[in-house]
Amino acid sequence: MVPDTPPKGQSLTIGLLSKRTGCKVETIRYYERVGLLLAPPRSAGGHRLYRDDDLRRLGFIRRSRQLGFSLKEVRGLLALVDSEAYSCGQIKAVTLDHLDEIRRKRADLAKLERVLSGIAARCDGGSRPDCPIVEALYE
Amino acid sequence: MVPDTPPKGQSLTIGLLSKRTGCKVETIRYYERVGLLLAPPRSAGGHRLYRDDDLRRLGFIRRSRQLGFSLKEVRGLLALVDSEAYSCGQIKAVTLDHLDEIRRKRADLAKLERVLSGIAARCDGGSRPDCPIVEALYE
DNA sequence: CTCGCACCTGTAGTAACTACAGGTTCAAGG
DNA sequence: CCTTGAACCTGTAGTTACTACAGGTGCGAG
Repeated sequence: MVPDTPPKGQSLTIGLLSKRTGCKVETIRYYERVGLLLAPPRSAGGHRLYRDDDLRRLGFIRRSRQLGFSLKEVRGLLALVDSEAYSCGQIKAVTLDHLDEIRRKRADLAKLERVLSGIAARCDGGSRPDCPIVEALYE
Repeated sequence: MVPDTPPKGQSLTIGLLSKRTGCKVETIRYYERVGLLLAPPRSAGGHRLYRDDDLRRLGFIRRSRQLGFSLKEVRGLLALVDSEAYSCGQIKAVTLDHLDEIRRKRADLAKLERVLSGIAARCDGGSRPDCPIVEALYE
């Protein structure tokens, strides 16, 4: 009889986990420190040993971050996912809030771009010292 | 004979400077600490006393910040303005770089919004537990 | 058995402020 | 003249999400 401990993917070192997820080693340790990842078991010498669950969870965190969720929001999402019974509606609410924030930021940047390019257009980039951009910045 | 020291606007307290510029008192002190504002003369008791020059300079900083320039960029702009002979071209170059950055950020946010709203659309927000958003975040 | 890379902990640095704590000065009112 | 109380002072710590050391140990290959 072979033991029914998992046949492979049993223990990833932090370096391997890093390679598989694209997340830096320091960042993984950081996520552990701030409670996004559970502290994994250690080898006899104290090295962290991860399993596929951790790979999956770290992937979730990373993808969420790539989509612009803050760590606080990620924490919220994970809390939902970790709970026995989360609902689609709760997840969607967090997502829609985040989308609103992205839209707001985008609008802010659009306005910035409009104002700034308007100002920049008044300047011909010559070498004379009285620059309309500088005047505009002094208001 | 009246002395020819400036008739008014001579000495603003930091609180007044704050009100006139909309910049918080702590921020003004911070700008001094990091070298954007020169340390002003002090009253006998140690209070900062500003003049209209400082008002003007702080206004410049604030306006630049509102337009999204980083403090580093503001430092660069001020260095140019402070120098005897800055040219319009130099100022414009900084401005155009900044505009490029704004456009890049805007494009990034646009992409984020597209991806995220695509994901959100797959979720009907119901109460069942298997959420397409969560699946997407796990990739 | 040894070599060198990967791992460990803990601390400090990044951007641009903001928010105290604990103490002093100033101006106006009594 | 004296007393309030608001405004000022300094210095330090907190915020976000990591990143980068320094100084030391474990581990696997040859």
